[in-house]
Amino acid sequence: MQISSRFTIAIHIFCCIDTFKNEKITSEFLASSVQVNPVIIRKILGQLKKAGLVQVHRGSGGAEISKPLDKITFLDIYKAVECVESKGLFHFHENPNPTCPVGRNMHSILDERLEHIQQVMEDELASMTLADVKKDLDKILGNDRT
Amino acid sequence: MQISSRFTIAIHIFCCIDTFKNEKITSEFLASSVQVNPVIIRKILGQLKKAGLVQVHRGSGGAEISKPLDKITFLDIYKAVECVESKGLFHFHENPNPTCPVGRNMHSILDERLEHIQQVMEDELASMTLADVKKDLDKILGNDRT
DNA sequence: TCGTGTTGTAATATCAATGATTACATTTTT
DNA sequence: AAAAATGTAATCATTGATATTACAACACGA
Repeated sequence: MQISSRFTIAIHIFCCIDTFKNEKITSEFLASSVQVNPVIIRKILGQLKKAGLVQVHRGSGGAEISKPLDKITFLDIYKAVECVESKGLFHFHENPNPTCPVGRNMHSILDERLEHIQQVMEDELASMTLADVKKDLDKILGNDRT
Repeated sequence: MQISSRFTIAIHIFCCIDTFKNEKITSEFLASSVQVNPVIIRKILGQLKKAGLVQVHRGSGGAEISKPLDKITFLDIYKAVECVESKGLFHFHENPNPTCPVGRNMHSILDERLEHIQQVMEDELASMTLADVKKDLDKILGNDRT
């Protein structure tokens, strides 16, 4: 299975908030840039808020980013929006036969390797920050004035 | 979302076939070690066969591994059983608004980075072979005689 | 060649997660 | 009080995973 589009939508949201920081960023506005339902945006904003990455203003509306962009990594965002993340990247078949010498040892053979693969992926996610993507975006926007 | 248990089941299957290579390995036998339905085993064996990793004998029954264990990597198995793999690890929201300067550029900003993360994970999968896990299993079985 | 055991596969069913949508209570500001 | 937003619950459709039943196709031994 694929990692939920909540992840790329969240990055999109951050880019919008930072790019249009002079305007009021409502879920309606974000929904129109991402082209999804505003409720999806609100749910994701809620997860990002819970993770301490954004502040959302109830009633008056608007969202802001809580930290400098270079202090927010892809891993922070991934962990904020991937709800099942606690179960790990790999889905293990849970009940191998304990009376089979192979079945009863599958976990001890595989767990460490699978965790290592997950760790490598998360290290990679941790190495990328929103500042990196914003820099690329600004470069493009310089040549792409509307 | 998580990577399907087909992946760990497939590794389990290889371990069984190799460990019990003196016996006839039927889908029934494998199903009892993994503790899933035999049809699930047959489907996975079908995928592994299509990838050229095993041979399955129709009618008479039995399965064999097609290559030396150190020539079969986790990545080979992952690609064989992860049907959606062609779509990539990350699910992109497909229709960002082309009239928004941020929306219209999300793909060019993110694609390369997401592909890189996926590549790093696949490289890691490619670095592990069935020979590695079989070695660990044999070590355990030496101390775990039944 | 007939019977038995096995694989390949279709058809269904259940369950969980995603994403879309409607509705509305709550909150803030004017 | 009215207007504009957010937070959230409730539903729904769709998709993928896994389980299960059923059966045709196949291989081999008696």
